[in-house]
Amino acid sequence: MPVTTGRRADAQRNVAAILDAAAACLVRDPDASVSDIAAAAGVGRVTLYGHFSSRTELVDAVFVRAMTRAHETLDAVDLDGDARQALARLVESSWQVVDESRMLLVAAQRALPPERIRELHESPLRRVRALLERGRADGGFRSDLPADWLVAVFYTVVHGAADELGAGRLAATAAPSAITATLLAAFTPPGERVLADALPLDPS
Amino acid sequence: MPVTTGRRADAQRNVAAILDAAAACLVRDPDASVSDIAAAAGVGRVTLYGHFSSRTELVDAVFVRAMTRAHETLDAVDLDGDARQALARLVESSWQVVDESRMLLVAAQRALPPERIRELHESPLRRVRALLERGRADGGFRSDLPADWLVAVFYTVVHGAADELGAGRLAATAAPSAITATLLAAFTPPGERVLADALPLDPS
DNA sequence: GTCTTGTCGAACAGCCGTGTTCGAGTTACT
DNA sequence: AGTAACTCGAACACGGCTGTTCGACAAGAC
Repeated sequence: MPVTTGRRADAQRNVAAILDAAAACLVRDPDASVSDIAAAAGVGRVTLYGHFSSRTELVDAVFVRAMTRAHETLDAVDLDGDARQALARLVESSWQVVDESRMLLVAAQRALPPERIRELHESPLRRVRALLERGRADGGFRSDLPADWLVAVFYTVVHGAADELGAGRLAATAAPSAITATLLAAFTPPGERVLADALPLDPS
Repeated sequence: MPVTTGRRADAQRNVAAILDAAAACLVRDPDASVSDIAAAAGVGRVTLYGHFSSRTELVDAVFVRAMTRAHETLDAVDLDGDARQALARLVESSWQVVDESRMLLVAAQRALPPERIRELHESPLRRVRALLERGRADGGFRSDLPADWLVAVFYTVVHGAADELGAGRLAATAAPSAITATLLAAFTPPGERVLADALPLDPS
């Protein structure tokens, strides 16, 4: 990732244009070539190499930017109050981000080593884990399964929903509620009543 | 996929050896080249091209074989009796298959168009859908979410578990029960008690 | 035992992508 | 206005992989 401060104005503009174009191209085609990306950015291939020393580094930079934005979005979600309602809010926010950049993830998976993918996912997932553990502490979420596993379930279900949407088998409007209902059910302690749509627990 | 009947004996042997070697290589490296595969099969590259006209066709054949076996495994599972216990049995069987060939799926996803991947998944998933709909009919499974979606949840959770195992965050012994517990919870109708480990519903 | 069917290695052709170099031209800082 | 930073296009070297052709050779079928 090139230094963006202290550089000439047009250079910074080009770096931004390249990142934007790369994101757009990689979403369309995960194997997009450097030439394609440079052309889409309105920039010579040589210029691109002046900012990113290799295709891998470029893909990494694009992916880092996407994950950083995802992290910021998730950080803005209020996790206070009822854990079940907070989960619904977290799903609602995560959902859009994941859906938009799921093709980008595919591109990253082809160009970057798996450890790197995981590493960049850690920040966003920490937020999920924090909510999960709070919910477990107050009994709203199940504690009989490993926390790692439940976090993975969150991740895999949200991404699975994005794939279903892409395949046309899930309506965009139906997605958030379906995901929320599913995860809520999956996170509920065994033996407890599963309540519809994150209503506060009533002491029946 | 080459014709296997009416050919000379050594030709059939070679085709089998190539398919085996291809599966092994692609699991190790999803981008394994034709040379690698031919060498691993103890066969000349030219011979391989004599049986499979392109790399794509070879990968397709390997994947078809794997999915056919998966289908047979799932077909052998008894889905009668209590739907929740049947789900547990189905998970137990699916689990091994998916875990073994998840790297093969990655290879297929890189070489084959998405529609083809989906097409070859349909047979195994039909079995899941059949169980799901039976469970919905007798009230054991929830009916307030689209069937397509719940089938997708089954698929994505099982594959997600395989990924977690591969990353070393989930123990192989813990996987089947974790998956089963998760899916059972996700499939339970809202407002009903989630029972641990597929016990028959008791009329409390 | 003959004849068809496969097999093999080496070599070739072609393609596409990456990453680099060069020299000349342009743009922005001060 | 001058200078340093940046851009550009064309061209090059390089490598890896695919898919094909050839002629000689081996193995199974009948």
